[in-house]
Amino acid sequence: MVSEGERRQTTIYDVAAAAGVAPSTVSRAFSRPGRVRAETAERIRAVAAELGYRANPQARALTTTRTGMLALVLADVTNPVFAEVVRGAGRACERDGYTLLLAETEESAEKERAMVDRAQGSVDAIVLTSSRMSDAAIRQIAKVEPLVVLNREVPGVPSVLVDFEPAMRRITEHLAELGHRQITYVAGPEASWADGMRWRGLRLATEHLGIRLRRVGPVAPTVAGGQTAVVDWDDHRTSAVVAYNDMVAIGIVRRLTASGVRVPEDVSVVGFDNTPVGELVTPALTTVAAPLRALGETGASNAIALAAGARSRATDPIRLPTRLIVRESTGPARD
Amino acid sequence: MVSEGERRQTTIYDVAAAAGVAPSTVSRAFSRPGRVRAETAERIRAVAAELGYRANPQARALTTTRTGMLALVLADVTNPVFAEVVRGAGRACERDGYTLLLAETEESAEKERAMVDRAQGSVDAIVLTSSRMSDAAIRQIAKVEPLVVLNREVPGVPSVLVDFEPAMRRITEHLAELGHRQITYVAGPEASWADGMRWRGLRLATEHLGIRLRRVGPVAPTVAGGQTAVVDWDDHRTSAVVAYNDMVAIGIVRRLTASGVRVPEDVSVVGFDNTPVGELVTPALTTVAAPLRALGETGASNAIALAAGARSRATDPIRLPTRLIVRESTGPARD
DNA sequence: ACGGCGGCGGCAAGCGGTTGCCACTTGTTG
DNA sequence: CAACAAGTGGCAACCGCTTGCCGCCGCCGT
Repeated sequence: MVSEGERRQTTIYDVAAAAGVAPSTVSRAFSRPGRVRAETAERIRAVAAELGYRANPQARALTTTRTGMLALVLADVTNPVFAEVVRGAGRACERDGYTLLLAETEESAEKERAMVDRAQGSVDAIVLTSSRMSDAAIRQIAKVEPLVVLNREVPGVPSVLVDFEPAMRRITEHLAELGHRQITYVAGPEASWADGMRWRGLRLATEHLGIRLRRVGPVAPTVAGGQTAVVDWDDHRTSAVVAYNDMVAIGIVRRLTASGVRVPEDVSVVGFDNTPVGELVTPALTTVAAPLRALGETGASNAIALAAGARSRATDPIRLPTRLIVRESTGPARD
Repeated sequence: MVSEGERRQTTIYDVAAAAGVAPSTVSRAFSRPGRVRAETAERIRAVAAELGYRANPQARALTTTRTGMLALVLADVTNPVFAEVVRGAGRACERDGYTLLLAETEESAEKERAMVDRAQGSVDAIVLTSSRMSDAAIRQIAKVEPLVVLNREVPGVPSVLVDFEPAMRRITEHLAELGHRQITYVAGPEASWADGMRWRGLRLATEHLGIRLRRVGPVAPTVAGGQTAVVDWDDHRTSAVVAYNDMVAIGIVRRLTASGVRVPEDVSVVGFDNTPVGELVTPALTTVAAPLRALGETGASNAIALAAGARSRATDPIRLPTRLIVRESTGPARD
């Protein structure tokens, strides 16, 4: 029964008047259960429903300083890896009655700053994914606002990250079992924390197993990037290559295949991230699955907990386990 | 120079005191350029900057009833199609200084309702992508809040959509040119407005060109769905099949290939959406590219315009053009 | 009978901005 | 020189909700 135009939202005052109580009582009926006699509360609820009352979030936030919103900032939703993280964060938010605010930085540190800045006042907590900002900047934000970083380690700031070391070890073992004695790592963007961790993990593992490791790159984390990685392949071939991620791996495979090198007969290629494409491509990619959804989810819910007052600051990072997925792009080394 | 703990945010009152003016002047210095003498404004700005003043969005919203936020609700960010839309909407928001609020419904109409409900009070406008709600429900929301729907036509509600008809015509012509005289359409989810449009467009085009059209499905809009679509292929084979989307097309190709049917030599397959995978798969998919980014962008900016007072309600839907991308999954019909 | 207490509801003061209106200065005009 | 308009700044009343505090009432203990 809405009449035309500009209808003012109904407020607690309207409800109060209609129910014959004070506004404060209406407020309490909703936000302070038990503080009001059950029957009164019931009556108020009924009247409110009848009038279509809906609390004004801004007004509430003004006094409580809590908005019930969580900001997730990341580089690119279009990247399946991040999309998965968004999904996880969304779930956590829904569970806790929070609203998700999404900020895409498109890889720019300044944009990231700007978005965080903007969000700051509007949200109860912030989750930074693969941040491009400096440790100092991040720490600065963390002291003003509940903050958790994903896939990044900033001392003193809560973080949750994919546990790369065992992942790289598993890859190395897998390759070693197949008889490979040297591996090429094709690096991703230098600014990438993940790249650093993967390289490090790989170095540790190969050292331990006595495998020779070579590094090329950095290349763009894309198919095109992967293709550029193997231009001078003949001069430095190894029987196995580990790529920064699936896209790069696919690029490598294509390039190799195009120049007559067969995968996995001639060289084995392993990706990272378990992107959906990895399964669809020929040969299907051996890769490692990271719990991206869980990353987003625990990140968000920790942030929310922080906002709710959990003062568990100086904790160690939470590390999420990975899983090696062996498909067709890896095979026995041809001696 | 931040001291420990619970520091209260600095407000216009603090700035006013420090600058020796009234709070209202501070307010105007920021939100009403020209209303205050230039030098005064400058001084206020300086003081504000010094004190690290940041307007409280909630307080502002309380009086202005404008939050500067836009809600984008969609089923699944994990779907590249939607991810692209998000990206577009994000761009539009950034351009206009808006903040993006993202709601994932995971295909559930109830969740969609709930999220819209929640968002309602917090945003200036809403963009619904491939909504699962009834026309009536959507219209209801539209009369309370600026709303635009994407890929959906609801009379009286502003909408922007991919122009399917020419797209399907292009597909049909392409196939006809290759000598195909019958086409199978593998349908997507029944609830999908897009599916209806694609089928309709295909019917029109095939009729016009005198091509026989058959329909199978519906199937899930996934690779698995596509695989189930061709179980009884031998009984009803056509030389060409048009799939609901790229995923389904890939499923079809795999199934066909697995049972010894070659693509495109024996049958041509065309997808829809120009998902990134389409290019990576073998054979690379012929498909149609929809301007998804633009869809999100114009949707969002129209919604923002609406919020800003544009009363261009009863307009016709905006239709965005598509582009046929011919790759390797289509070829001459073998007579 | 009286003081105390717990349960319930109302009063009113904010929260941090915005804005209509008024007042004071200057500059302009007849 | 008076009247007036434009340019600036301040006052104070909100916006809608929360919350500390007070008051009223009925009940209990002694």
